[in-house]
Amino acid sequence: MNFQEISRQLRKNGHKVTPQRMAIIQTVLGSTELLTPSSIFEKVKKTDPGVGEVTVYRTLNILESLGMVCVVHTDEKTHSYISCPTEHHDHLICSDCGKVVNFTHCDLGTLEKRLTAESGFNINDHRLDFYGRCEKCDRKQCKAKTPAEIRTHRESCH
Amino acid sequence: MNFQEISRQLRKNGHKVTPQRMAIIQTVLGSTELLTPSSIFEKVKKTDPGVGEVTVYRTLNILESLGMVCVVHTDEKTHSYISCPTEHHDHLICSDCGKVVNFTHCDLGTLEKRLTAESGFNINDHRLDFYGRCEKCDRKQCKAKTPAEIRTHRESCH
DNA sequence: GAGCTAATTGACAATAAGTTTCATTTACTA
DNA sequence: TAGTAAATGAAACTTATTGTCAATTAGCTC
Ligand SMILES: [Zn+2]
Ligand SMILES: [Zn+2]
Ligand SMILES: [Zn+2]
Ligand SMILES: [Zn+2]
Repeated sequence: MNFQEISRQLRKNGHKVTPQRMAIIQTVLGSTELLTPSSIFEKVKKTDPGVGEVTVYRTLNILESLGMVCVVHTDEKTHSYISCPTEHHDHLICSDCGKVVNFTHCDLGTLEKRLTAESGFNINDHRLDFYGRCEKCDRKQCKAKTPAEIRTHRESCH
Repeated sequence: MNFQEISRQLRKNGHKVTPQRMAIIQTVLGSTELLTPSSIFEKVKKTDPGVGEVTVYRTLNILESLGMVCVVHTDEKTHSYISCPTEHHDHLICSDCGKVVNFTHCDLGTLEKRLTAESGFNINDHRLDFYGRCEKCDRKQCKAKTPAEIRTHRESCH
């Protein structure tokens, strides 16, 4: 998604196009990694020092309401966000570097039917996250364990 | 799981068996609903007023480390917990009343192989949550929308 | 292009979940 | 029935996120 399209999406939904907002959005949508509000703030600060952290939170809420990012739950105490397609999709998440691959054909129809029959639930949605190592990290056999080690590894990875 | 087995599990893992701990554990393991630390605290307080909220947090951490509960991520800002089997399982969650059904045969082998081939990921785990209405709530066609309405509905439901 | 207006911004304060600290109590062991 | 390490509750603390508000600004109207 380019500058033009994003601007159009924002205006269509009653949001103004501000430089702070665009800086944050370009950073988030241009990344394939899991991002936290504070990591987004740090990234954006490098090129646009005038952007406040609160604006990051506010912009993430807009992106979420437009279905352009989704929240991924990790073991961390903060929310993580990832750029994603607006249609139904699920995730493959690299537990080493935080890379996320969105995939769109989960084919859970058979399972869903079975569970409906067994449980009586009227199912209308699901969330499926796979965890593992991306190709790059799997080759490296990274041994990072502590948060600090993981941070260093991620920086060396991207 | 009864009192005896729980006590044995605790001692086996180096934890003491205290009345506060047992009160909390019986409440959590005896429920099929999603519970938050604070809802557990409220429930336990009725029968055992001497139990502190911090002990609820500490006990939940123990139960999690023993694989007897798992964390379910909801839209709420607090963690929710549900009693669960120690082997691999996934969840069916009722978005009306918070009831959770654990199921143990997800059969994601084929999908996992396909994704491994397509993405190069070395997958080692996953999390699958289905959302919908349980049989009871589906019949009731509950219209609760606000947090307060949902709370009232849940109380009437159990 | 100038002016209008409501949305947006950043600084700061406020909130709330969860954790840490610590003096006191208690469960297990021998 | 000691002895000892673990557990407890109260209170202080930390940290992510939200609310408030005066100043600024985007986008519309002329
Ligand atoms: Zn990776
Ligand atoms: Zn899916
Ligand atoms: Zn229900
Ligand atoms: Zn599964």
